[in-house]
Amino acid sequence: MSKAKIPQNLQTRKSTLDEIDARILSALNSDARLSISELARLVGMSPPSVSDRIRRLEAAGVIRGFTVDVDTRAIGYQIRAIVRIRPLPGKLHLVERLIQERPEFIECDKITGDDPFLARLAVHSIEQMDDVLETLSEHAVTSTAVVKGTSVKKRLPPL
Amino acid sequence: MSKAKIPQNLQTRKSTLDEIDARILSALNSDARLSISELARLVGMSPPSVSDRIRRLEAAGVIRGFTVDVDTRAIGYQIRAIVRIRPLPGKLHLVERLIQERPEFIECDKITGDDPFLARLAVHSIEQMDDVLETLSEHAVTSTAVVKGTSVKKRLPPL
DNA sequence: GTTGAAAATAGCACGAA
DNA sequence: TTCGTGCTATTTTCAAC
Repeated sequence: MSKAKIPQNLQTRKSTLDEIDARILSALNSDARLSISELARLVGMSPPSVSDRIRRLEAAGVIRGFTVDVDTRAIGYQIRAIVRIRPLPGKLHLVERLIQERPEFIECDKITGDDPFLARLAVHSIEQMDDVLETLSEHAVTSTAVVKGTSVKKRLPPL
Repeated sequence: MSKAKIPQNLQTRKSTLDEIDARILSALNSDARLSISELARLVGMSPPSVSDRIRRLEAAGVIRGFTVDVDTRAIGYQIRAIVRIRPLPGKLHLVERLIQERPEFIECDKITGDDPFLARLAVHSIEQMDDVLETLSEHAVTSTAVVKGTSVKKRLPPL
């Protein structure tokens, strides 16, 4: 008689990165356009293996995609700001839609606490910032903080 | 007499993207690993031109780099949180250093307002979150909001 | 910006551990 | 399963226009 196949816990399989996966992720995090061959050299493997691993990381949901890091100031958006947004009673979904429809909001999280939304804004000028906030003013209370600089650039937690 | 050469404003030159640059940036934003040839097809140009444009966008500081979008939850960091941090008098720089040294802080902006820092945290558990905040507790006042979800995924403002 | 040729690379099928 | 090798098609890069 043959032994029955025991399926591994999905969560565990997905979230377990070995040393090599970690090196690949970290290299891709520094430069997502590295060629497969260069990655292969960096981690000491053959190109097809690296290619496979990347595909697996994507399939497991670890890699959500590859993107370009654009400096918004270099394209004319001189001001970045963080906006805490507290919709008036009954206006939660309306406000969420308004945020999504305003392309100056370049990021928005739903969070716990008094203010349900925390959004990031990129604008050309104070006037434009005011204009954006104005569209929310009858439906939500906002508090805005201008970004002066960066202490920690977006990075990966320890792998 | 010949007309004198009038140098263009640097700022203007750098920040002015034409239609094609915009298409390239937007395509790279969706998938930073698109091949040059594929990009060339998308924008209707030859590969060397596209290659040049990307190099120029990097040189101009518009493109800061290419990175991978990793789902922190898929690698075991089940909790993300936003932390507002107000250092006690005289402890601004100490606190900034503490934030930078803690790899669980995966992002931190310096902002205007009562709380000088706004940081993003990724942790495995509430216990780990508490541990991280504990390291700041004697030097700063913090308020923490857990991220429940995303209303707007990171996106580019209009080009 | 384009073209064309040389070098590097990616993708695939296959076999090995 | 996961990894490596060898082949072919594609891609990148550089020079010249």
